[in-house]
Amino acid sequence: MNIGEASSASGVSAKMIRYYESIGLIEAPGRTQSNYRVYGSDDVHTLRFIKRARTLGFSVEETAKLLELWRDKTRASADVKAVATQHIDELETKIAELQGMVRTLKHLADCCGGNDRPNCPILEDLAAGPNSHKGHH
Amino acid sequence: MNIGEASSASGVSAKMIRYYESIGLIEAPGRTQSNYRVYGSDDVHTLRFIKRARTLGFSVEETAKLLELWRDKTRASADVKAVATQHIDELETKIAELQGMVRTLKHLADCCGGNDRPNCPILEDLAAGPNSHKGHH
DNA sequence: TATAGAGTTTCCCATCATGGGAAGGTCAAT
DNA sequence: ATTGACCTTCCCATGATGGGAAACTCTATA
Repeated sequence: MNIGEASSASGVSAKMIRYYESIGLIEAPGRTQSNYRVYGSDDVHTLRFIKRARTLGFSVEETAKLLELWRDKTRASADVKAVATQHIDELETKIAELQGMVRTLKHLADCCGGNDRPNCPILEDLAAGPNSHKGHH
Repeated sequence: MNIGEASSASGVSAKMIRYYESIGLIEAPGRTQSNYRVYGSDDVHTLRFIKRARTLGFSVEETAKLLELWRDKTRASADVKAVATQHIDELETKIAELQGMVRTLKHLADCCGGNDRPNCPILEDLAAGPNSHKGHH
Protein backbone atom coordinates (compact mmCIF):
# COMPACT_ATOMS: atom_id res chain seq x y z
CA MET A 1 0.00 0.00 0.00
CA ASN A 2 1.30 3.43 -1.00
CA ILE A 3 1.34 6.40 1.31
CA GLY A 4 -1.79 7.83 -0.30
CA GLU A 5 -3.77 4.72 0.46
CA ALA A 6 -2.39 4.53 3.97
CA SER A 7 -3.39 8.14 4.38
CA SER A 8 -6.99 7.67 3.34
CA ALA A 9 -7.25 4.43 5.27
CA SER A 10 -6.00 6.06 8.47
CA GLY A 11 -7.17 9.64 8.18
CA VAL A 12 -3.61 10.90 8.63
CA SER A 13 -2.34 13.09 5.79
CA ALA A 14 0.59 11.84 3.74
CA LYS A 15 2.48 14.89 4.89
CA MET A 16 1.99 13.97 8.53
CA ILE A 17 2.83 10.33 7.95
CA ARG A 18 6.22 11.40 6.62
CA TYR A 19 6.58 13.82 9.51
CA TYR A 20 5.80 11.14 12.09
CA GLU A 21 8.41 8.98 10.45
CA SER A 22 10.96 11.80 10.52
CA ILE A 23 10.55 12.36 14.25
CA GLY A 24 10.62 8.66 15.00
CA LEU A 25 7.00 8.30 16.11
CA ILE A 26 6.55 5.55 13.56
CA GLU A 27 9.16 3.36 12.01
CA ALA A 28 10.37 3.89 8.49
CA PRO A 29 8.43 1.49 6.28
CA GLY A 30 9.90 -0.59 3.49
CA ARG A 31 10.37 0.90 0.06
CA THR A 32 9.66 -0.30 -3.43
CA GLN A 33 12.47 -0.42 -5.96
CA SER A 34 11.35 3.01 -7.08
CA ASN A 35 11.68 4.34 -3.54
CA TYR A 36 7.98 4.52 -2.73
CA ARG A 37 7.05 3.87 0.89
CA VAL A 38 5.12 0.64 1.39
CA TYR A 39 2.68 0.21 4.26
CA GLY A 40 0.79 -2.76 5.60
CA SER A 41 -2.42 -2.99 7.58
CA ASP A 42 -0.48 -2.95 10.85
CA ASP A 43 0.92 0.41 9.89
CA VAL A 44 -2.55 1.70 9.16
CA HIS A 45 -3.67 0.41 12.53
CA THR A 46 -0.86 2.32 14.20
CA LEU A 47 -1.67 5.47 12.26
CA ARG A 48 -5.28 5.23 13.33
CA PHE A 49 -4.16 4.87 16.92
CA ILE A 50 -2.09 8.02 16.52
CA LYS A 51 -4.93 9.84 14.83
CA ARG A 52 -7.30 8.96 17.62
CA ALA A 53 -4.84 10.01 20.31
CA ARG A 54 -4.27 13.34 18.57
CA THR A 55 -8.01 13.82 18.25
CA LEU A 56 -8.27 13.39 22.00
CA GLY A 57 -5.73 16.16 22.39
CA PHE A 58 -2.68 14.13 23.35
CA SER A 59 0.54 15.75 22.18
CA VAL A 60 2.78 13.82 19.85
CA GLU A 61 5.05 13.12 22.79
CA GLU A 62 2.21 11.77 24.90
CA THR A 63 1.07 9.79 21.89
CA ALA A 64 4.52 8.24 21.64
CA LYS A 65 4.24 7.17 25.27
CA LEU A 66 0.81 5.67 24.64
CA LEU A 67 2.06 3.85 21.57
CA GLU A 68 4.87 2.40 23.60
CA LEU A 69 2.44 1.19 26.25
CA TRP A 70 0.16 -0.18 23.57
CA ARG A 71 2.96 -2.28 22.16
CA ASP A 72 4.11 -3.42 25.57
CA LYS A 73 1.85 -6.33 26.32
CA THR A 74 3.12 -6.47 29.90
CA ARG A 75 2.21 -2.84 30.66
CA ALA A 76 0.32 -1.98 33.81
CA SER A 77 -2.98 -0.29 33.04
CA ALA A 78 -2.10 2.14 35.84
CA ASP A 79 0.62 3.56 33.62
CA VAL A 80 -1.83 4.23 30.84
CA LYS A 81 -4.31 5.72 33.25
CA ALA A 82 -1.59 8.01 34.60
CA VAL A 83 -0.92 9.42 31.14
CA ALA A 84 -4.62 9.91 30.54
CA THR A 85 -5.23 11.48 33.93
CA GLN A 86 -2.41 13.91 33.52
CA HIS A 87 -3.78 14.87 30.14
CA ILE A 88 -7.23 15.38 31.62
CA ASP A 89 -5.68 17.71 34.18
CA GLU A 90 -3.94 19.68 31.47
CA LEU A 91 -7.15 19.96 29.49
CA GLU A 92 -9.10 21.07 32.53
CA THR A 93 -6.52 23.70 33.36
CA LYS A 94 -6.76 24.99 29.84
CA ILE A 95 -10.54 24.96 29.94
CA ALA A 96 -10.57 26.92 33.19
CA GLU A 97 -8.25 29.46 31.67
CA LEU A 98 -10.43 29.93 28.61
CA GLN A 99 -13.55 30.09 30.77
CA GLY A 100 -11.97 32.86 32.78
CA MET A 101 -11.42 34.82 29.60
CA VAL A 102 -14.97 34.20 28.47
CA ARG A 103 -16.37 35.26 31.82
CA THR A 104 -14.51 38.55 31.73
CA LEU A 105 -15.31 39.20 28.09
CA LYS A 106 -18.97 38.44 28.49
CA HIS A 107 -19.19 40.80 31.39
CA LEU A 108 -17.51 43.52 29.38
CA ALA A 109 -19.60 42.84 26.30
CA ASP A 110 -22.75 42.96 28.40
CA CYS A 111 -21.73 46.37 29.64
CA CYS A 112 -20.98 47.62 26.14
CA GLY A 113 -23.78 49.43 24.39
CA GLY A 114 -22.86 48.03 21.00
CA ASN A 115 -24.17 51.11 19.31
CA ASP A 116 -22.87 54.04 17.27
CA ARG A 117 -21.34 55.86 20.18
CA PRO A 118 -17.65 55.51 20.98
CA ASN A 119 -18.03 54.96 24.71
CA CYS A 120 -16.96 51.39 25.34
CA PRO A 121 -16.20 49.54 28.60
CA ILE A 122 -14.31 46.86 26.70
CA LEU A 123 -11.67 49.30 25.55
CA GLU A 124 -11.69 50.95 28.96
CA ASP A 125 -10.90 47.61 30.55
CA LEU A 126 -8.12 46.89 28.11
CA ALA A 127 -6.67 50.32 28.70
CA ALA A 128 -6.96 50.20 32.46
CA GLY A 129 -6.11 46.62 33.25
CA PRO A 130 -7.64 43.61 34.98
CA ASN A 131 -8.95 45.26 38.13
CA SER A 132 -10.74 48.23 36.69
CA HIS A 133 -14.20 46.74 36.83
CA LYS A 134 -14.05 45.16 40.25
CA GLY A 135 -17.17 45.80 42.23
CA HIS A 136 -19.07 47.16 39.27
CA HIS A 137 -21.73 44.47 39.56
CA MET B 1 12.79 55.15 29.47
CA ASN B 2 14.81 52.19 28.16
CA ILE B 3 13.24 49.03 26.86
CA GLY B 4 13.96 47.23 30.13
CA GLU B 5 12.01 49.75 32.14
CA ALA B 6 9.20 49.79 29.62
CA SER B 7 9.16 46.02 29.90
CA SER B 8 8.85 45.91 33.66
CA ALA B 9 6.38 48.77 33.66
CA SER B 10 4.13 47.02 31.13
CA GLY B 11 4.67 43.35 31.81
CA VAL B 12 5.68 42.78 28.20
CA SER B 13 9.13 41.26 27.73
CA ALA B 14 11.75 43.32 25.93
CA LYS B 15 11.89 40.55 23.37
CA MET B 16 8.21 40.90 22.66
CA ILE B 17 8.31 44.68 22.57
CA ARG B 18 10.87 44.46 19.78
CA TYR B 19 8.78 41.82 18.08
CA TYR B 20 5.61 43.93 18.24
CA GLU B 21 7.58 46.74 16.72
CA SER B 22 8.91 44.50 13.95
CA ILE B 23 5.42 43.39 12.92
CA GLY B 24 4.05 46.92 13.09
CA LEU B 25 1.77 46.41 16.08
CA ILE B 26 3.47 49.33 17.79
CA GLU B 27 5.38 52.16 16.23
CA ALA B 28 9.13 52.33 16.31
CA PRO B 29 10.08 54.56 19.23
CA GLY B 30 12.78 57.20 19.14
CA ARG B 31 16.37 56.27 19.76
CA THR B 32 19.15 57.74 21.84
CA GLN B 33 22.39 58.71 20.17
CA SER B 34 23.69 55.31 21.13
CA ASN B 35 20.77 53.63 19.36
CA TYR B 36 18.82 52.64 22.47
CA ARG B 37 15.06 52.64 22.10
CA VAL B 38 13.36 55.35 24.16
CA TYR B 39 9.81 54.92 25.43
CA GLY B 40 7.39 57.29 27.11
CA SER B 41 4.45 56.64 29.39
CA ASP B 42 2.08 56.56 26.42
CA ASP B 43 4.06 53.68 25.01
CA VAL B 44 3.83 51.85 28.30
CA HIS B 45 0.10 52.45 28.29
CA THR B 46 -0.17 50.95 24.83
CA LEU B 47 1.95 47.98 25.85
CA ARG B 48 -0.29 47.38 28.83
CA PHE B 49 -3.30 47.48 26.57
CA ILE B 50 -1.67 44.87 24.37
CA LYS B 51 -0.71 42.77 27.34
CA ARG B 52 -4.25 42.82 28.65
CA ALA B 53 -5.73 41.94 25.28
CA ARG B 54 -3.33 39.02 24.92
CA THR B 55 -4.18 37.87 28.43
CA LEU B 56 -7.82 37.78 27.38
CA GLY B 57 -6.83 35.51 24.52
CA PHE B 58 -7.05 37.95 21.62
CA SER B 59 -4.61 37.14 18.86
CA VAL B 60 -2.08 39.73 17.89
CA GLU B 61 -4.18 40.48 14.83
CA GLU B 62 -7.31 40.99 16.89
CA THR B 63 -5.27 43.08 19.27
CA ALA B 64 -4.18 45.28 16.39
CA LYS B 65 -7.81 45.80 15.49
CA LEU B 66 -8.66 46.69 19.08
CA LEU B 67 -5.74 49.09 19.28
CA GLU B 68 -6.96 50.77 16.14
CA LEU B 69 -10.43 51.16 17.60
CA TRP B 70 -8.96 52.39 20.85
CA ARG B 71 -7.13 55.14 19.05
CA ASP B 72 -10.11 56.04 16.90
CA LYS B 73 -12.09 58.36 19.10
CA THR B 74 -14.98 58.27 16.67
CA ARG B 75 -15.34 54.49 16.75
CA ALA B 76 -18.71 52.86 17.25
CA SER B 77 -18.79 50.70 20.36
CA ALA B 78 -20.63 48.16 18.23
CA ASP B 79 -17.41 47.57 16.31
CA VAL B 80 -15.54 46.80 19.49
CA LYS B 81 -18.31 44.59 20.71
CA ALA B 82 -18.24 42.69 17.43
CA VAL B 83 -14.56 41.88 17.85
CA ALA B 84 -15.15 40.78 21.43
CA THR B 85 -18.21 38.73 20.57
CA GLN B 86 -16.45 36.91 17.79
CA HIS B 87 -13.59 36.14 20.13
CA ILE B 88 -16.02 34.84 22.74
CA ASP B 89 -17.45 32.52 20.10
CA GLU B 90 -14.02 31.25 19.20
CA LEU B 91 -13.20 30.65 22.84
CA GLU B 92 -16.46 28.83 23.43
CA THR B 93 -15.91 26.63 20.42
CA LYS B 94 -12.49 25.75 21.73
CA ILE B 95 -13.85 25.08 25.21
CA ALA B 96 -16.52 22.77 23.84
CA GLU B 97 -13.88 20.89 21.90
CA LEU B 98 -11.70 20.43 24.96
CA GLN B 99 -14.68 19.44 27.05
CA GLY B 100 -15.53 16.75 24.53
CA MET B 101 -12.05 15.35 24.92
CA VAL B 102 -12.29 15.44 28.69
CA ARG B 103 -15.66 13.73 28.64
CA THR B 104 -14.36 10.86 26.54
CA LEU B 105 -11.15 10.55 28.49
CA LYS B 106 -12.87 10.57 31.84
CA HIS B 107 -15.17 7.84 30.70
CA LEU B 108 -12.24 5.76 29.53
CA ALA B 109 -10.23 6.45 32.66
CA ASP B 110 -13.19 5.46 34.81
CA CYS B 111 -13.35 2.17 32.98
CA CYS B 112 -9.63 1.55 33.39
CA GLY B 113 -8.59 -0.51 36.36
CA GLY B 114 -5.44 1.50 36.91
CA ASN B 115 -3.70 -1.51 38.33
CA ASP B 116 -0.83 -3.88 37.50
CA ARG B 117 -2.68 -5.75 34.80
CA PRO B 118 -2.26 -4.84 31.14
CA ASN B 119 -5.94 -4.87 30.24
CA CYS B 120 -6.86 -1.28 29.47
CA PRO B 121 -9.94 0.25 27.85
CA ILE B 122 -8.07 3.45 27.12
CA LEU B 123 -5.68 1.70 24.78
CA GLU B 124 -8.51 -0.34 23.38
CA ASP B 125 -10.35 2.81 22.48
CA LEU B 126 -7.32 4.35 20.88
CA ALA B 127 -6.71 1.20 18.90
CA ALA B 128 -10.31 0.77 17.82
CA GLY B 129 -11.42 4.32 17.22
CA PRO B 130 -14.09 6.71 18.38
CA ASN B 131 -17.12 4.43 18.26
CA SER B 132 -15.85 1.38 20.06
CA HIS B 133 -17.42 2.18 23.40
CA LYS B 134 -20.82 3.29 22.19
CA GLY B 135 -23.57 1.81 24.25
CA HIS B 136 -21.21 0.50 26.90
CA HIS B 137 -23.03 2.39 29.63
C1' DT C 1 4.36 3.27 -27.81
C1' DA C 2 3.98 7.83 -26.48
C1' DT C 3 1.87 10.94 -23.66
C1' DA C 4 -0.96 12.75 -19.92
C1' DG C 5 -2.38 12.87 -15.35
C1' DA C 6 -2.03 11.29 -10.86
C1' DG C 7 0.91 9.83 -7.26
C1' DT C 8 5.41 9.99 -4.87
C1' DT C 9 10.04 11.71 -3.36
C1' DT C 10 12.87 15.27 -0.99
C1' DC C 11 13.58 19.90 0.34
C1' DC C 12 12.51 24.44 1.81
C1' DC C 13 9.31 27.78 3.68
C1' DA C 14 5.34 29.55 6.54
C1' DT C 15 2.40 29.63 10.40
C1' DC C 16 1.86 31.91 15.76
C1' DA C 17 3.88 33.93 19.73
C1' DT C 18 7.52 33.32 22.34
C1' DG C 19 12.18 32.38 24.29
C1' DG C 20 17.33 31.37 23.99
C1' DG C 21 21.64 32.75 22.96
C1' DA C 22 25.75 34.81 20.59
C1' DA C 23 28.57 38.76 19.36
C1' DG C 24 29.30 43.26 20.02
C1' DG C 25 28.25 48.12 21.65
C1' DT C 26 26.99 51.28 25.87
C1' DC C 27 26.33 53.00 30.40
C1' DA C 28 27.10 53.67 35.34
C1' DA C 29 29.43 52.72 39.47
C1' DT C 30 33.46 51.47 41.76
C1' DA D 1 40.04 51.68 33.83
C1' DT D 2 37.47 47.85 34.76
C1' DT D 3 33.27 45.42 35.73
C1' DG D 4 28.63 44.14 35.36
C1' DA D 5 24.29 45.21 33.72
C1' DC D 6 22.06 46.78 29.96
C1' DC D 7 21.19 47.38 24.99
C1' DT D 8 21.61 46.20 19.84
C1' DT D 9 20.92 42.89 15.85
C1' DC D 10 20.80 38.35 14.08
C1' DC D 11 19.86 33.52 13.95
C1' DC D 12 17.62 29.46 15.80
C1' DA D 13 13.99 26.68 18.19
C1' DT D 14 9.46 25.47 19.59
C1' DG D 15 4.61 22.12 17.80
C1' DA D 16 1.96 20.36 14.42
C1' DT D 17 0.59 21.23 10.24
C1' DG D 18 0.19 22.82 5.37
C1' DG D 19 1.98 24.76 0.80
C1' DG D 20 4.62 24.31 -2.98
C1' DA D 21 8.57 23.30 -6.26
C1' DA D 22 11.38 20.13 -8.93
C1' DA D 23 12.09 15.71 -10.21
C1' DC D 24 10.77 10.99 -10.55
C1' DT D 25 7.27 6.87 -11.19
C1' DC D 26 3.18 4.58 -12.37
C1' DT D 27 -1.02 3.63 -15.01
C1' DA D 28 -4.41 4.28 -18.39
C1' DT D 29 -5.62 5.77 -22.67
C1' DA D 30 -5.23 7.42 -27.44
